[in-house]
Amino acid sequence: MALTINEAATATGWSPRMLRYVEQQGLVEPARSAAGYRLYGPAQLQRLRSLRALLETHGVELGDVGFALRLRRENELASALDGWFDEIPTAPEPPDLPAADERWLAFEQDKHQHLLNL
Amino acid sequence: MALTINEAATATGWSPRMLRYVEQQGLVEPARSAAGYRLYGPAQLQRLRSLRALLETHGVELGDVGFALRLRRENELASALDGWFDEIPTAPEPPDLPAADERWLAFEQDKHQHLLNL
DNA sequence: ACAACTCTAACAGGCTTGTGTCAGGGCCGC
DNA sequence: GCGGCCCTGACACAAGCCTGTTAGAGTTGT
Repeated sequence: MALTINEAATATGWSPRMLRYVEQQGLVEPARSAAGYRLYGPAQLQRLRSLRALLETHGVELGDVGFALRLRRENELASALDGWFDEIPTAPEPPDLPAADERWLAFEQDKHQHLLNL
Repeated sequence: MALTINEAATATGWSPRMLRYVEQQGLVEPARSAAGYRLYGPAQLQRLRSLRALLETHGVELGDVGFALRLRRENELASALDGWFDEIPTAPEPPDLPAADERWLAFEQDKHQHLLNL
């Protein structure tokens, strides 16, 4: 009813090593027997197969999927990213500031930021 | 009204090299002068500063943000990922299939998949 | 009870990322 | 027109990722 790691490996085309790695990335986490053996059920096998398909068809890496997982878990992170992407791409140009002053302003801002960061 | 790359670098704390790299990742793309010089306006400077903050506060890498960008652009990819994550986590256990047969089935499926992949 | 499997932990090689630096050639401001 | 910018492209090197492999100890099925 559940396959051990080597069986799951030959059944899905992953290597046993990679199955452990995939688990460590939090992507497919099999059940464990009393003694700690990994037990892959049909759901996990399906997941492993479709994961493989996902990577191949979209040219994506395991780490990327891991990051996507992180995005769904930490939604503070997700909204921070959303916020950044949606940041006004064309800044409200300060209308009447002379060029030289603007440079100076940027420089000052940076100086202050550095002070804060240190 | 717009800073050159070295000015933008000192204004944001990135190195000039990294500004080019960030641009190559598609994250902050400055305008170009007629001769091809990068021109960073206030919007880009702001974006660079907040990007830096984003990386630091959330322990994220540039490549991760690049991948997030890819997610917003290729929404086929995004929905594929969503689909994978939402795949039934507890498979509908085929009710009356003997265990041995199930293993054999998985093996056969794999064999066919390999045939297709080669 | 013995062979064949599993576990974790670790090291190792190849590939990718992040970052600096340099070279050769063009542009800018004084 | 000259010193100091900027461009692209390339090499270099540390750090990290991916993957295989090995070692030592425990488990399982016949």
